[in-house]
Amino acid sequence: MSIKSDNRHLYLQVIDRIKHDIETGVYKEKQKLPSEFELSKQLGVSRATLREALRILEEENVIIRRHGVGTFVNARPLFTSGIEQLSSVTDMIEQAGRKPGTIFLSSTVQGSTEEDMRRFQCSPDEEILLVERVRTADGEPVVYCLDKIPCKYLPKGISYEYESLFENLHNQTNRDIAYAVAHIEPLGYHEKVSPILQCEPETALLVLKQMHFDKNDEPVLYSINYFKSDKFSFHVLRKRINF
Amino acid sequence: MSIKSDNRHLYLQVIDRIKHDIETGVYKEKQKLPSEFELSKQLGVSRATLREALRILEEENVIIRRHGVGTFVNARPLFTSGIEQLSSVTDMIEQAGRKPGTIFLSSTVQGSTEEDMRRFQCSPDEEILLVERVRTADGEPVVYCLDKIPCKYLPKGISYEYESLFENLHNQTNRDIAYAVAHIEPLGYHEKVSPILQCEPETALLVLKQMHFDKNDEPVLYSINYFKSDKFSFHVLRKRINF
DNA sequence: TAGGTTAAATTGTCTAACATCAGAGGTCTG
DNA sequence: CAGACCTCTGATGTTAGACAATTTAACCTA
Repeated sequence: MSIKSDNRHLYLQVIDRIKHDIETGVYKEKQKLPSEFELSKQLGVSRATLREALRILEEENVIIRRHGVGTFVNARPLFTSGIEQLSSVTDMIEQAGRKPGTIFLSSTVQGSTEEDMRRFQCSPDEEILLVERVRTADGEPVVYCLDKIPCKYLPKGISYEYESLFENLHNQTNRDIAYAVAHIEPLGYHEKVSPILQCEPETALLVLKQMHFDKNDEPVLYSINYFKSDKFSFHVLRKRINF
Repeated sequence: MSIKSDNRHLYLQVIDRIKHDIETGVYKEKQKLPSEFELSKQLGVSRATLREALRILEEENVIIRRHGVGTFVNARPLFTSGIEQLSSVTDMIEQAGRKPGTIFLSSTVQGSTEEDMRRFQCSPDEEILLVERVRTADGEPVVYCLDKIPCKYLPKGISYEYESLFENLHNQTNRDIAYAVAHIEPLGYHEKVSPILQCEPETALLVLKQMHFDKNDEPVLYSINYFKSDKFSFHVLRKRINF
């Protein structure tokens, strides 16, 4: 394989390998995979291990398994980059092929409000940093960002002007953001934000209020993002649970 | 177990059983589950089957497994009913503890537009049924619905006035909706819809444009739903992929 | 031709064993 | 007594092989 650390569990490596083979066209859409017995021989793992990998790939809708028939590559190619995949605003702008920029508005340190205490599960004397920025794409303002983060998570002398808060946290502290719970709200007009983003009167805003957690489920960052609806498009894959 | 059809695969039943036991408090947060050997004996399945179930529960972030240590219930309580879980508008209203109703506005049969042909992958002479309804909660209008569905998927004499289109499709045809791709858009004011939903001027709308598919990835239903933003709250769990 | 039967292929499930890892506790040594 | 090291134990990870259930297609028969 590659130089990659393969000290990870075997079934994870198998998952990556099969995904890779699908992406590179070894197995094509709707095509039948080799039988489990055959495939386990090819990959040099036991059938049980292969099955654990296949189960997860099925759960992720990458493949479909049919009892007595076989395992097939699922169609559904590029539904990625949906909203269920968390990425920083910086990444979103870059993925759209545009150059991200930041207009720094303000940063203040406050005591924690009652809401903050609930959100971050902290004491009343915990200090919270509040950063206010406008994100731009090729110089054009597209997102208004309000970020709240407890000071204890930040080293002293951190530079808030730097583009990505996600990268900041990754580089300057050891807290990687693992997931977030996002609340989605529409907003017709906001007295302060709409003019900042230079919105036409008929352009609505999509507001994402997000609580970010690290891999230990500790709340790290709360953010409110106002997206110009004509500059961003959000979608999500919704799965049915019952029947 | 219950009266439920247990002709489904064993590992799926095990998943449901464990989820149920977590919800009902048999296993509590952060608590250690019995060992795989023990648990497989309790449930009356083999360890291999149990492991397939546990793998998926781990993938779904319900449990955490640590080699050489054990399996633990994850914190993360009730993040369900997020938007990534597809349910009909009827279900959403019911889950809010209110009584769903329908105001039937119109239904027309049209030829397929170019857009329809692309969406449903059908020929130009395919006829499309267009249904226009207002959904109510305890009599109050909350969602404006526009549904497009190819006539070939519908038996003759189907009753569109009946509450849930999802259930209609399930009962009167054999096409169960399995998933949908939803595009999310904010809307400040809509000339036609806002008055129908009796929106205050400052109340924005959240628009969900959704393509629904059955389990064979066949496009079945296209719908545009306008939600009154003060009556509905949407959220989604966003996971980080890289790092 | 129509319908039933059989056989082959494939996924689903089970059993038993060994490998690997992490933690607990004891032992040795400075 | 403290700290490093060892060993034992219980847990998950992995393997091998077998049988069960299901689907499909080929075959046979009336």
